Amino acid sequence: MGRGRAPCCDKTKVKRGPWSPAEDLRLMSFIQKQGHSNWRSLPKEAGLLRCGKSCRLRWINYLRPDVKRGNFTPEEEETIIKLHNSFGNKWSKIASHLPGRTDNEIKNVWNTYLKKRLSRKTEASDSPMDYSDSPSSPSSSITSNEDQIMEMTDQTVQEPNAKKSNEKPEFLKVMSKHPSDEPKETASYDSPTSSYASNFCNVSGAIVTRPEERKGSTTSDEKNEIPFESDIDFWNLLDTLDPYHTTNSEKNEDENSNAAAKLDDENECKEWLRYLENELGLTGGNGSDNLPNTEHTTSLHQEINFEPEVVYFPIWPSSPQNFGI
DNA sequence: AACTCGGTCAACCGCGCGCCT
DNA sequence: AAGGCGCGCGGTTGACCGAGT
Repeated sequence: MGRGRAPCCDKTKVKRGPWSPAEDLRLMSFIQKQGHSNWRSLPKEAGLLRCGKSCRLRWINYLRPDVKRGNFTPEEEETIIKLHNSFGNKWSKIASHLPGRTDNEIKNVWNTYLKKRLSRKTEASDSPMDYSDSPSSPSSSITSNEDQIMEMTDQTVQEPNAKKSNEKPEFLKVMSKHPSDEPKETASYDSPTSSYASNFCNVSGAIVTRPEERKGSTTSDEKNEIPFESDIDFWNLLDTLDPYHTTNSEKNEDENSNAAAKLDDENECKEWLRYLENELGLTGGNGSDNLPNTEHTTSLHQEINFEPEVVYFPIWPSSPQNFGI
């Protein structure tokens, strides 16, 4: 009877898997400006080839400004244990009692070690609370001065994916990289695992600290200024960023700006795009069978006017390491 | 140095609830 | 009233990484 709503996203035409830097930026930018009243329509409006569900998950679990990254403190762990006693596997309910923590994160922590720790504890019930294998206790110790300082510092957020990223994020440079800029680094984008995102996605302006919590030590150079601006102009700027031009401008800044070189680069970019269009059959000829969404993406491209690299590189062609992350 | 194994965690999948038509 | 869909939630998967051999 009821006509119901329009069908959900066509799953054959949406990208799946790890999010690229460009996608993250686009999603963040869009939500900062437009909010997320409708997840289903959001991907299209934002120019993302993603399912709305995927966008929602990405935002809630990772990109949200208030999401608290990093290790759980012993206090938080205690809270989780108590709440789990009360609510069971109601992760969202537990998460609501832990500001900044997501249900997914809590679920992971519970399944990966809290559960084990508890079972061990019940086996040896006479032993005191043991945090020796807690993620919040790198190298089996939570008493490191730096760690304690970090846990006590509101403006400091610990980065759980430290093992996947070693350098200071340069989130604007992420957008600026062009495939042709790094021809030698064409390795598949095999390990995004969002480490780049976690490096810049605590957009509250806090300093993200990467404590190398499990193995390494924490050093001051691992603190990263997050280039976040709450000013909507910043997000407008992001939206208008042409990565290629950004590359050029940055490059030119670094190299004391050479107009001729810039022109060359732009031409190179255009050539690159033309090459890709030809390769992918996007230029007039028959579309590639391997690209079922070609028609969709091109029309979408025209419709919402989003940058071609997002279409051509739904998976960013360079690995996060290539961005100096 | 090469390989295996286990831990971690982001992302996907599927289901249920409640709203919409 | 009934069917369809969006959203949120919990369970599961698979890739990555470091430690151990």
